[in-house]
Amino acid sequence: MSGQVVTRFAPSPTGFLHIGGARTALFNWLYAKHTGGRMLLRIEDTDRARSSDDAVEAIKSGLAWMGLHWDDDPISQFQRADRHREIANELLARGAAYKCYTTPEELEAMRDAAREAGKQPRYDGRWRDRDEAEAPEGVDPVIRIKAPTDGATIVGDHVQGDVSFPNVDLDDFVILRSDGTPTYMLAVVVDDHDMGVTHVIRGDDHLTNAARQQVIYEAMGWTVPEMAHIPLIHGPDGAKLSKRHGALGVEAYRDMGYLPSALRNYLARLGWSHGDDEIMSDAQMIEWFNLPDINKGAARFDFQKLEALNGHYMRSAATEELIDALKELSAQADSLTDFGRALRDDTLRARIEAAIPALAERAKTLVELAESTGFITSQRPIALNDKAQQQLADDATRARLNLVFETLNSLDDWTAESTDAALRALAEVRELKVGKVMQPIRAALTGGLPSPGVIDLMSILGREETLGRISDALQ
RNA sequence: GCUCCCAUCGUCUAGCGGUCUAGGACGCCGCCCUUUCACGGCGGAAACACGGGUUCGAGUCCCGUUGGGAGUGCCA
Repeated sequence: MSGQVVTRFAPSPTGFLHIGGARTALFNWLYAKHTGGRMLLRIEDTDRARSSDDAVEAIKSGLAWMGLHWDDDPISQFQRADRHREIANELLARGAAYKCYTTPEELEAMRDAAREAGKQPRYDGRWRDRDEAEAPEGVDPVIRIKAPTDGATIVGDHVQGDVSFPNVDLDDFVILRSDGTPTYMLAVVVDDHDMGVTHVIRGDDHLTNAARQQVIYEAMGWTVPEMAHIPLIHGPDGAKLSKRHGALGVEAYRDMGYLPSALRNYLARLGWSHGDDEIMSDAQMIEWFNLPDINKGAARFDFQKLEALNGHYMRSAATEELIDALKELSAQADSLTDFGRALRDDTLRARIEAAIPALAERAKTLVELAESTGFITSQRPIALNDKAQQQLADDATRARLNLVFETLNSLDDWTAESTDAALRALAEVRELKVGKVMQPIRAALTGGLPSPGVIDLMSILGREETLGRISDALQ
């Protein structure tokens, strides 16, 4: 076991597994696989108020969906509080830490003063050398680490290089709260050490924490693990990834119809590269992944590139794989319940399966693929209702439309060829003047409930784009 | 404010002092294939943030400016 690489993914269970976390997990996973090591999962649930079991489950299922499997049982940081306390007390016994009786109010005043003086807000160490006998009544102390006061702490990082932090800016931070619970800073160090973690790969928002954590490692005489602080993912506008952009849970990406394989490929390529390679199998990524090839700058999330990649993986997927993914998706996504019902109908399912090779070629996501089967799953025969017929601008257009519907209705053998024929027929509709096609639909909508045929025409004509134009026209 | 990090086409990136009149991918434009749309093929527009150094030689090294970002908690 000596010499084996151990990485870990350590999310806090305050919500779903967001896309940035998924990439951090991916990098940890790739590195562990690359070196023949292991990736552990640790749930950082020391903040009881913000942690939830649901979030733990969401993270686990998110990782599972992503295809990132951890080794051993997940570790709950909260459950290791006794051990963290033990180390805090040992630090105390060693004289490397001390009790501090400063009240929150005092602390706040201290920070404000420092800020006004243009200094880094930090604890001034007033209890560092003070006699405990002077402790005020009724104040539960916290335990603070004795950080070095001069010189610099250098974090040797595989991505960022040697990063030097002036020790004057490293204050005596709290390692054990007044209620006896450990802080994150202590817990991470103790857990990483006890778990035998050799490589810490995490977001570069933790870079400054690394310096603080190093103080604890040194105080305990423990070996500091190798560090790799990977750049964060930004939104399309360059700002920090927010919900507006794509800081969504991975299940949101699943619901948008992306394949895990495409997401892995895309995420791996965001901030890491192997020459000009763009499309990489898991095996290739594992073989090629390495810490020195990780970029230092933040990368923006680009849905278009993800879509392109997803299209590629959909085209190269077998029909059964697509059907399985579609089944899973329709069970999860509300908008696809009708499609899910169709999949459970043997006849329709057979037709869908037959059409998938032709359809998958023109879909970027599973959702698009599901929606493009509308002309298969809708009621037959397809026709315009009487009112819509009357509203058609001219006989030629009406004749043309009806011809299209006839073509569609006559197709009952859904092979790749017949699907192509159907799609060609649909294109006939698309070529018609938009206004002419819209009028009957509009009439149908304003004149009462649209007939099945009209609904179908809407689904045929094109999804969001057309529906958007219809709703615009209705206003 | 202070500390730290970053900086090549719109975006993701290749580039580790000369082979860079800067390569690939997504997106965009054009052509071809095609009785639609795609897929595929071919071609095109598009970048070394700025200013100083170092060097025979700088996208590549150093400094500064500007612009982004992160941290600055008894959160993680």
